[in-house]
Amino acid sequence: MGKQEKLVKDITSMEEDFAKWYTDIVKKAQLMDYSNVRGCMILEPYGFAIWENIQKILDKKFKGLGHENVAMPLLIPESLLQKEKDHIEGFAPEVAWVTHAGSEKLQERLCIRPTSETLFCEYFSRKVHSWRDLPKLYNQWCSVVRWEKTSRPFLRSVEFHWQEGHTIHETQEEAQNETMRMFNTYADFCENELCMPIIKGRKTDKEKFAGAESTYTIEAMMHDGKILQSGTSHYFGDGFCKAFDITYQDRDNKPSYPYETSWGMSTRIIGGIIMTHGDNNGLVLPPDIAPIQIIIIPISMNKPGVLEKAKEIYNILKEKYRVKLDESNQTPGWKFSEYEMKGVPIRLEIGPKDIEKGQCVLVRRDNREKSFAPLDNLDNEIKQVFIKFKESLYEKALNQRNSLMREAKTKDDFRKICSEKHGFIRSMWCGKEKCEEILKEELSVSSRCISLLDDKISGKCAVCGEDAKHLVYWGKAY
RNA sequence: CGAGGUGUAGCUCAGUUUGGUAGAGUGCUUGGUUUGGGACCAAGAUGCCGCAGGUUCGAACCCUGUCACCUCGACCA
Repeated sequence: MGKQEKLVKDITSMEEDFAKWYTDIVKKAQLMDYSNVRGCMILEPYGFAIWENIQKILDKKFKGLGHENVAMPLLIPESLLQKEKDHIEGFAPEVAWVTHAGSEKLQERLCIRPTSETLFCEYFSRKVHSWRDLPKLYNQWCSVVRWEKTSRPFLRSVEFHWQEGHTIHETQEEAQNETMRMFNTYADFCENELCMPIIKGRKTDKEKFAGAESTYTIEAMMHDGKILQSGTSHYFGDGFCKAFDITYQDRDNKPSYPYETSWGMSTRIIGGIIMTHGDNNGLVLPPDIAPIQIIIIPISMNKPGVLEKAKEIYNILKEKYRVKLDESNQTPGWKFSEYEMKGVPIRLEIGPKDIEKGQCVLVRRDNREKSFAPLDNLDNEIKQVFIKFKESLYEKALNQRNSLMREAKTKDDFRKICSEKHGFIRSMWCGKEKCEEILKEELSVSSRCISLLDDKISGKCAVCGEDAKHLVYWGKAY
């Protein structure tokens, strides 16, 4: 194991310093680099490839549900941003402004979009006239700017890439269903493709999106017990429509306000993947989004037939998988470590001994479990390994989350839990913002979400002792 | 925005206490030998010591300012 120590020399171990482990790993795996603008990051090819795979999967899901992609402008006139009061109040502190064009001062300054609700609303106000124009189901892939004071790779940056869906509907019910439909789309994506167990819920008024009537969220626990908001879906009611004067003639020939939703997932989820599955040897990427799913490493390349066989396997596998053959001059040991660090799910070794037996070696990234796969049944073996790989990624993350899940009945419980390592904290809550603030101020935990299954609850608020209205998941947030 | 820390070769860092003109490991280039868990030999290239002022005969080192990054808070989609 002496050589393993050499590998991790440059990477701090998770147990020693999780935050440092994280930044070491994103740089070492060449996912991103810092740029010249404070808080802005460069997505390097390997990191961007992960995002592209996420895009492909989500885009397909969205289109399958009837959404169309559009591209809104980057700039928003100040007057437009001002229209919805809660919205501007929420975003004003962190918007960047364009004030000049060349040397001339602009008559009205333009903000770089922090999110595009206002642009969509303005557009809808001109396009929606009749109930026959509804619904409109739009999405855009873009980047937005929020001038955050601190930044961390993927988790928080001044500019970040995301998708934002914006829809507009005839009825409240239809819009609410859309909100839930996209909420569930995100949840399924996290659990099925990213192998990340998540908690689904609704944000408290304190934590919900600026301008939304309700915000639904998926929350995931990271290795260090902190909680990452991983995707949100908002129901706007008719608030924005009223602010932007979006009206249409309804089926009864009366003027009516439509109802809106928006929903988004960002490159932040890449940080979530890293902090959910990664280990001290580097990244561990779920196969569905891994830029390289299988790395082929020829052993004793100079022996006759080895490289030829490796290329033959490569050519077959590339039809179905994202596969790479590393025929560089590095030693096998070096390659093993390199691709482990990069999180490649399966390593395929092929050497003289294997060729004799008509097989190759498959090694799983997560537990280094080896299996011998006959070359004439390779595709099937790989499929099986991927299935098992994904199952154990999910199971491992779930076990970890459950082992750090805590229950608080009183404030003393909260105090005790917060003094040691913990993940989600479940407790009853009266619904008053004051109790939320007390926990935030005294113990730095915030409400992550209100359980969706809290209709029939009974009990007392863990903070004030009054009758509880909700079951809430709390935690230290990223 | 508050507290603390770090900026020296592509990367990880030593050198700063006590000022004298640039170092190690790794990586990189070339050639050769190697290859089942980070191989070896030989020859090479690589620096405005974050940036700007100041002190000094002389500054990576001392002083002032500034910028960036990291950590913990505060703030926050």
